[in-house]
Amino acid sequence: MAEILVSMRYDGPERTIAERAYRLLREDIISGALAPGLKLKIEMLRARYGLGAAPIREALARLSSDHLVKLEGQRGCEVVPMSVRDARDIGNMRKLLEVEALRISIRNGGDEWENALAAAFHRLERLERTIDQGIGDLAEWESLNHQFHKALVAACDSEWLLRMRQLMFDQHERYRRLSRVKTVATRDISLEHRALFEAALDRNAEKAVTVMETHIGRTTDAVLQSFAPGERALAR
Amino acid sequence: MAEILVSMRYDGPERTIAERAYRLLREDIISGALAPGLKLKIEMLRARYGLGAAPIREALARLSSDHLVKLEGQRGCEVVPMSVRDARDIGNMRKLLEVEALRISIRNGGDEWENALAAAFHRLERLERTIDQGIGDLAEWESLNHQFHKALVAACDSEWLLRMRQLMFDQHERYRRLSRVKTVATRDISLEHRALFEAALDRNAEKAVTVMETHIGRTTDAVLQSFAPGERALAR
DNA sequence: GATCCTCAAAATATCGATATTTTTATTGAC
DNA sequence: GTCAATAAAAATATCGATATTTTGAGGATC
Repeated sequence: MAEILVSMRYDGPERTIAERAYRLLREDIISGALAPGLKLKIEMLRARYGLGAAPIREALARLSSDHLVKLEGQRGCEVVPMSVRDARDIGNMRKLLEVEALRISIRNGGDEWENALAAAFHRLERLERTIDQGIGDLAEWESLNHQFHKALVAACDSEWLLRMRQLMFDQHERYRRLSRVKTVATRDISLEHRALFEAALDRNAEKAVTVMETHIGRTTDAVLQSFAPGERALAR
Repeated sequence: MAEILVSMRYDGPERTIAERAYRLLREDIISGALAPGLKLKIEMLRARYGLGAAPIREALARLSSDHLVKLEGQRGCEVVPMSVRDARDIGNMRKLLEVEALRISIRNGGDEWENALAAAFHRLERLERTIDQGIGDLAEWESLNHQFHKALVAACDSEWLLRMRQLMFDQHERYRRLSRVKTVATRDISLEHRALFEAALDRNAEKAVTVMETHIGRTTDAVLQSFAPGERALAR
């Protein structure tokens, strides 16, 4: 069986069914397709994805270490619930890590980094213009936004910092998606992206950090705002 | 089968064999009993722990998200290798997170926190005196040291920060164990613990942070020295 | 009416066997 | 002697079935 797998964020070939299960579950949790607090019964997942029980169990085990599912011995597992408190916590942690990685990246980045960053920024800005006109693809924006932020910190030489930054980025994305931040004007965000880009190329770390903190804070605020009224429903 | 499980860091009852496998493997990797780079063959682990293959696979999956084992599709898995670069990275990250958690904890801590901290410090100091006399138990020291550091940051209200701090603490411990830091005089470390304790109770965050940075840096240096004699930790 | 049993139904966790893939060893050609 | 092709061995990944545990409904007791 040689099935071609397509993924928005293709990350190397999947050699096992367990890896595929991991990716599928991960995407469905982050995108919100599997709601926070939802009980994840093996039989239900087997039917949903058409996979065996063993690979699914393995995927759930990995996701529990990623803190996307809660695994309770003999009592099955559920999608980790969301809360205002958690959203705030994640926002703060993302700030801390993203800013640190950005500082290092700006200090270390060479020509190659600048070029990749410019390319990522260009792609993102082009799409943001079409979104302003109401014809852009939101999933595509998520992807390019992700790539731009990754390009910003790509020259950071701390693997652990990048790993944790990524973890917080993904967790933050889950909240962003849930609260449908698309209603917030993209124009502001687009301007922030440009400011980030220019500060980075100018090697103006302090300026970049300030913008980044505003940028993340704004996103978190939007999440919290659309979250607070209906908190009860989300907490299960 | 009602077997009593004893663990140095007992963390609630284990309801499944998979959880036990996870704990056992985790301890053996951190303690160095399973050497870095070692190929982890299922059959070998089955024999070692007397457990079935399924729970072991599940444990390995979780450990791969903890970055203690590397899982490569269809090619088995191995204990994550160690390197000078990684040791330095972990030391820096531990500094960043521990210091941040400490600041918050000192700001938020109440009476209850002070009491628990004093108790943890007292237990640790008492043991350190016996170790100075050459009659102390090193495993016991690991445990009390762990508890003291945990008590310091216990009043931090960011779950994510505490989670990541713990991750780095464990990773750091793995390096500390490998390099047998016991040869380093415990007297200095003991003095640092006292300084940390007093600064925390004085609510002198800046002082506490300075001591903590020295404390972690010293440990990292010791690790690096016994790892690659000659090479030195460079300020990042 | 509330609390405590008991028993059946559902779900989870684990085992043993099998299919698939990778690794190792062997052979034959150049 | 080296390389390539191939066959055998080992290891991994997955499935299907079974054992164990939890959950929930219905009745008996206070």
